[in-house]
Amino acid sequence: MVATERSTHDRLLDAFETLLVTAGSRAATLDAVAAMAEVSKGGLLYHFHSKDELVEAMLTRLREQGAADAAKMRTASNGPVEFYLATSMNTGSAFDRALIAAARIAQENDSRASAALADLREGWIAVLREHLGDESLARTIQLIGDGLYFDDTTGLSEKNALKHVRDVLRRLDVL
Amino acid sequence: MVATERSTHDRLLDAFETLLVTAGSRAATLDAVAAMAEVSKGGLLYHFHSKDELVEAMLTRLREQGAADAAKMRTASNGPVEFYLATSMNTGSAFDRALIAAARIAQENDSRASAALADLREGWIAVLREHLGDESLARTIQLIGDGLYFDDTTGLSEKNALKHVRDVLRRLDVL
DNA sequence: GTCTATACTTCGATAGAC
DNA sequence: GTCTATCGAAGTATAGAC
Repeated sequence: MVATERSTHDRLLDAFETLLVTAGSRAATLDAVAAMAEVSKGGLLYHFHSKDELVEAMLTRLREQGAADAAKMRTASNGPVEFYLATSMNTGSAFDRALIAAARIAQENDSRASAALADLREGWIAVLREHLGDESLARTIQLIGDGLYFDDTTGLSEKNALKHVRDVLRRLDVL
Repeated sequence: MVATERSTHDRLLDAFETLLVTAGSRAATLDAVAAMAEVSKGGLLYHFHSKDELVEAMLTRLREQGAADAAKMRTASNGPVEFYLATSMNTGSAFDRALIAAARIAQENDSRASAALADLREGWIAVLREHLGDESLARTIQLIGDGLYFDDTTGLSEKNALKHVRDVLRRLDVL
């Protein structure tokens, strides 16, 4: 069985996300997206009639990936907290990329992107709250995850960040 | 004594930062900056010969503000940790605005902006480390601050975030 | 379903008047 | 020190051939 070729539709969304993540929204132009996906601009605009539709489709795909992620977190073998922290550092997964891309769009004052991110976070905090039975702890851990994520995507991440966090969480009997 | 008029130079930097923070880097065009500062584009380009110079000047101003902030943090009456956390939520200060603006630029892959932010963070972590005498705790608190900051600037902030953090830090005998 | 050609707009930057 | 006028490049989007 031959590996299924990634559709042009998906390759375009991949390219859009990659450009947003690695170079920022100013660099994520239709020209650049089309070039990275190795399609002409006209080809791109057949699949997505406007840049706005590209954003919309990206957020739809993110929501699908997000539902799967929350389910994985809930049943992770080493517990939801460890799973959450480990995946707060950019692991290079498609989901991470989609997440970071959405954050870039959200910062351009896009309410759809903000809403999508808020919904994802709602899923995570629900699992943390349920697992920990402690609202303050759940929210603080979510903030730590946000911090890890932010540092990682602004070129500020420390190599040992996770080690220090685990150290502190052990003192709180979380790990 | 009459209040000193803000110079055109400063008004332009203020406008640039405000646009970056409230609408993102794609919206922070020379046209938009000039309009917000109520100067013509030609007027803007007299003060800053290119967009790059505008960025450079903004980062210079940020570094000055940053040095003053670290000093304030070190001698804050309610302690450096409380000072740091409270100012991690966007308080609307000029320093906050400059900081967020620099982060937007850093995300566009600008190494000067990343370096400026890294230096600022170095100042904060030094004070936290010195005050707490605990590397893991210092770094974790910095991550929480980053999380507060990120949420606040992505339209995701929770009203009670600080309350929950204080609750957890009390359990760690930090507050 | 993808391409080329093209229209229109906005962006960053220069030149020169005042 | 600030303005208007203008340029070339790049941005989004449309039309129509293949």
